[in-house]
Amino acid sequence: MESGRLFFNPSTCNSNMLFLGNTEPIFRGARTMHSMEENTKRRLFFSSPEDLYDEEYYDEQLREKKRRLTSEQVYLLEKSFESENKLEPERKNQLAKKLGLQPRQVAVWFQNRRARWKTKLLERDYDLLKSSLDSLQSNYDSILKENAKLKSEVASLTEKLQAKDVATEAITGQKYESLPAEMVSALQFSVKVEDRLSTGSVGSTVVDEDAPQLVNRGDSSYFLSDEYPRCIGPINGVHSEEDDGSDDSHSYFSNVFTEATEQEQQHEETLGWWVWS
DNA sequence: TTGTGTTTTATTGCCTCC
DNA sequence: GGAGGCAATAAAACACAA
Repeated sequence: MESGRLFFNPSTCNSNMLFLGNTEPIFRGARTMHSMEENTKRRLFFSSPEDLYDEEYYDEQLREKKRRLTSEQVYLLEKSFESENKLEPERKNQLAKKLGLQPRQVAVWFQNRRARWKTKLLERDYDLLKSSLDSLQSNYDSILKENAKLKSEVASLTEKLQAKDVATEAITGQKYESLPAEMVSALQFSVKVEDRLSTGSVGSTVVDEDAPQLVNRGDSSYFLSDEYPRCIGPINGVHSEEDDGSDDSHSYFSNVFTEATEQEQQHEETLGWWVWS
């Protein structure tokens, strides 16, 4: 494509002035030109004074105001950029010779290419960060939901615990929270017995492995439990739900006590023995 | 054809390094 | 102080819709 052609007449104009084919001068330099004085301060397009008189150069390179590089030139420049994105003077000159370009053009191309590469890199980093942020946000939201769910569970359990405290007070005259750990174990034990008795599973062939096992010692029967090794109580000492007039089919403590953990037992050991007399 | 947005080529001014 | 890099920018070239 041949648009307004340029040629340069070094004998009649300053080095920053270029001419269109119809002799109308234009000024090289990106920004608006206000005067020749300003113009003369600008860096020369040509890398050396020799360039100014290189007619072949004008013929080949400057017939158009701004000519795009050919696809072959771009291809070779891209390949060169891939191997090394910085340009040593020697490589610059070699490339320029090979491509039929001015070394300055090669340098400019590399500079612009580095800028594009950097922009791409920034865009990629932005995308990565954004997806990472989205993922974190999603995780955070699900954690918030889980947190809310757990809070409501805690509230529900606290409510139940308060109800149990009322029942415990009725049995022992003490608040549940203030009971020593050994007593908690014993209450837990009693609840299991209560559950067993109320469900009629004593003597059944179907054995609840988690529940205290009934042992007949002749004069009296005992429950043995691995879970509550120190709690051995006679059956007649067990408080049943009929006694407290509860209309609930299970003990207030069942949920809590059946969840008795090793931690609790360790806690008891730390505190020392408490004998339930 | 023309208006508009994008890409490419090139310049300028500033900065750093040797 | 000169060479080279970079950010910002201009302007030509190009793409494309209306």
